[in-house]
Amino acid sequence: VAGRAKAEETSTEGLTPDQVARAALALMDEHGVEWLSMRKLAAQFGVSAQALYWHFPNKDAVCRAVVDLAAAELTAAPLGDGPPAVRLERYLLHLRRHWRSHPSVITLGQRYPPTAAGEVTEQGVALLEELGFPPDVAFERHRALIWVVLGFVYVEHGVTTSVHHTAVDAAAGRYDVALKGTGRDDVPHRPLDTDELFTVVVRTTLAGLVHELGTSDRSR
Amino acid sequence: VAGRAKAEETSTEGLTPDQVARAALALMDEHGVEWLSMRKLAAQFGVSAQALYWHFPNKDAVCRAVVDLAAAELTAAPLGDGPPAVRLERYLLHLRRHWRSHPSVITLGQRYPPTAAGEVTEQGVALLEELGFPPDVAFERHRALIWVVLGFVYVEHGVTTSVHHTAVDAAAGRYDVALKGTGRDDVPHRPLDTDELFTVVVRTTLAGLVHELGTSDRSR
DNA sequence: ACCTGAACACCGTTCAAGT
DNA sequence: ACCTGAACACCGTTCAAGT
Repeated sequence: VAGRAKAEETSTEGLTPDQVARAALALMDEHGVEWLSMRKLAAQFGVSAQALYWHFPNKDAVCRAVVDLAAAELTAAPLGDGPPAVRLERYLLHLRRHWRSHPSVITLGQRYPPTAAGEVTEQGVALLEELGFPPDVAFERHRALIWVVLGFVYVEHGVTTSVHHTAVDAAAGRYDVALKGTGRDDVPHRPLDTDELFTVVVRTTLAGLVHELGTSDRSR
Repeated sequence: VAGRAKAEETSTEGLTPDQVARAALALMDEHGVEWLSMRKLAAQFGVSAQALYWHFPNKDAVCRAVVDLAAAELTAAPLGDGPPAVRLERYLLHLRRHWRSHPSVITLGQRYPPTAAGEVTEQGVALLEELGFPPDVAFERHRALIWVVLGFVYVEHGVTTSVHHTAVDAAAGRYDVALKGTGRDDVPHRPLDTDELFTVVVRTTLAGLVHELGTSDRSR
C-alpha cells in the first residue's frame, strides 16, 4: 500500500487484480451482490469473462478481494476528547458507519467475515484498557463488542432491505415493521428507528462493561 | 397446526406446499442454501422442476416458506424458576439455540428476516416488565435484545463456516482464528469459544439493563 | 387441476487455441 | 504473458401442450 507502484508496471493496458476488485465493489454496491456475474464484470473492461480467470482462480477469490478492499478502508476512528466510555461509543459508531458504507460487503461479509484487525483493533483494545480492563480481558471484551456491532449491522441490513419493512424515512433510518399477530394494544405502535436502537444497544452494553468493572474492583 | 388435516385431503398423490417447504428445509440444512435448485428439489418428489411452479410463484416464495416453517418451530422457552434476570438469560440462550438449529435459515434469514413474533415476544417482553421496565420501554429493550442475539448468531454462523477459522472443537463451539497482523505479544493467543463469548455478550447486556433500571429508579 | 417437453436467457468454469 | 472461441453442465423461469 505504501510501497512504490512496482506491481503496476505491467499495467500499460492490461487489467490488474486491484482494478477488477474495485470495479466489482462499485458494481455490487450499486446493483447488489447477486446481480454481478463474471461476464458483467468483464464487460466493464471490454474483455470476455474468461479473461478474468487469468487474474483470479475463481469468483470466490474476486469476492474475497472485494471484502479485503473494503476492509483496507477501515482506519482508526477520530475520537476527540472525553472520558473513555464516551470515546468508546464514538469508536463503535465509527465501526457501524464503516460497515454500513459498503452494503454489498455486508452481504459478502457473512460468507467471508471481515477481519476487523490491524490498527482499529489496537485502538479499541486500548480504549478498553483505559476504561480499566487488564490487557487479556480487554482483548476479549473488545471481541464481544465487535460481534455486537457487526451483528447489529447484519440484522439492520437484512431488515432494511426486507419485504416486511417499509421505509418511513430511510435517510433517517426509520422503518415500519409489519408484525404478524403481535398486536398488543397497550403498546402504541412506533416505527423502528435503527439509529436509536443502535444507541440503546451500545449504551446498554457499555453500561454493562462499566458495571462489571465496578463489581470486580469491589471484589479485590 | 392444531387443526384437523382439512388442507391435506387433496394429497392422495400430489405435492402440497408444506411438503415441498419441508423437503427444501431439510435439503438446505444438509447441503447448504446455495446448493439447492428447483430441479434438485423437484427431483426429491420425482417430478420436473416446472411442476413446482404450480405450487409456488418462484424460488423466492419457496425460500420464504422455509423461513416461515422454521419460525413456526420457535415456541416459548421453558425457563424454570429463579429471578427475572436469570430467566432472561435462559430465554436468550433458548433463542440462540433455536436460530442455530437450522443453519440454512440463518443464511436465508438475512434476506428474509425471521419475525421473532408471537408467543415468544410475549414471553420476552413479560420478562423485561417483570425486571422493572414499563411496557413501552420493555418492548423496545426486548427488540434490542433480539437484535443482539440474532446478530450474534449471524456473525457466529459466518465465522464458523469461514476460511479464516479452523475448528478446534466444533462440538464445543471452539475455533481458532487466523488474524492478520494483530500479533500483540502481551496477549496470549486463545482459541475463540463462541459459547463463552455469547455468555459474555448476554451477561454484559443484561447487566447494562439492570444498571439502567437502578439509575432511573434513583431519578424518580 | 396438475404436470411435462421444449425452450430461453442466463450462470461459473474449462480448455484448446490464438497473439 | 494475456486473452478469445467454443463448449460443458448447470441455473430460474415461461409457455404451449398434455391428461
